[in-house]
Amino acid sequence: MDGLNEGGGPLRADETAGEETCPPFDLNRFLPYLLNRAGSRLVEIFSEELRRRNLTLPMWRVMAVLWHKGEQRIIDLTGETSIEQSTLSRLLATMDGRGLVSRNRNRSDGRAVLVTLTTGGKELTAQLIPIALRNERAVQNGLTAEEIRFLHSMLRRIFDNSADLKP
Amino acid sequence: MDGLNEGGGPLRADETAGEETCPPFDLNRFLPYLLNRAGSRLVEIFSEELRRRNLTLPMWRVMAVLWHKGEQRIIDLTGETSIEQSTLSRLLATMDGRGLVSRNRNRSDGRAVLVTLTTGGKELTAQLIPIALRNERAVQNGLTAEEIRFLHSMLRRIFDNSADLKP
DNA sequence: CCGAGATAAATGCATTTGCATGTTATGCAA
DNA sequence: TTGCATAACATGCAAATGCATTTATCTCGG
Repeated sequence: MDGLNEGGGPLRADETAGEETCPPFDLNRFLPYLLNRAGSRLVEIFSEELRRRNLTLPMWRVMAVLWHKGEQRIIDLTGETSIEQSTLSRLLATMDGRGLVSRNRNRSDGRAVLVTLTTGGKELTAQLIPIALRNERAVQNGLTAEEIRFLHSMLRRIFDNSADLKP
Repeated sequence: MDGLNEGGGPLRADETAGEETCPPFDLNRFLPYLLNRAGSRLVEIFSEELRRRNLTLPMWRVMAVLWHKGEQRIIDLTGETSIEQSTLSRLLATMDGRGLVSRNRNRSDGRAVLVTLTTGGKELTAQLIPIALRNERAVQNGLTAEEIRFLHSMLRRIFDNSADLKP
């Protein structure tokens, strides 16, 4: 601030970056950046609990989806967890090996594998959910219930919008 | 729905999950899930443009931060990009090799490495920013400017809240 | 019923990632 | 100044990841 332009007069749009004809770019108003930052923090917090139980975040994501939606095909889990298909295939193999999930060929479609939580997997998940919800509440501290509902709906709208842009 | 409880009478809270004394868990109202879904979609959309330029998302994150905030130490970049330190160290080495950034020892602190965009890196960034902003607008389609500001401020508040929970 | 094309998983392989540790440089107290 | 704790990076190594491809199965028109 050189003492210029303090009266609030119009500024050239791309002054901050100072680079040819690139539009101004403010990270603090850039949705992907804000999403990534917030998401990574949440992950970081919860990871401690996961590590303590010898679990990884991708494992937890799978468990949460299976808990909430029940038996799923691998391909459906890719959509719900945002984990790539081959990665998920191998992840589920190790989770199976650890007794967290079971995998069974679909009787009516021999291509598909149906994944479900084992009893042990359910127990672990039931143990983690309260912690996850507690973290969620802590992180939402200061937000009203209405604000939170609004936030959720905005995130869903963004997700839906971006679905159209995918292919 | 067996035709029971249709009158809207009170339901036991944890009926959905059907598991002992675990609180109800609805993914569609679970912030980490919604954040991850939205974030992953944005990544997915933009990744196409990155691949076309032989870049990765972590590279873009670094470039965006350097563009916006100028010369940074590696340790500062870890905070801004949510990329782990050793990963970042190696990523910057390859970005240096490709002429995207330059790395120089800090004169006043011989431990630190100062990273900055090269001319080539700036050009690529300047090329990508308009695309990133266009995607952002597309994904925010249907949201008012006020709603977007509100969303941003909520994400920042969540980020700040979670800072306190980190250690 | 057959065969081409599509779908769901699994696998090969090179790259990336993250934890633990090593290396060099600072800061600071005694 | 020396010595020691700390900070910033780099690196070794095992594990995770993603792309491309393969394998098995299903669909459907002919």
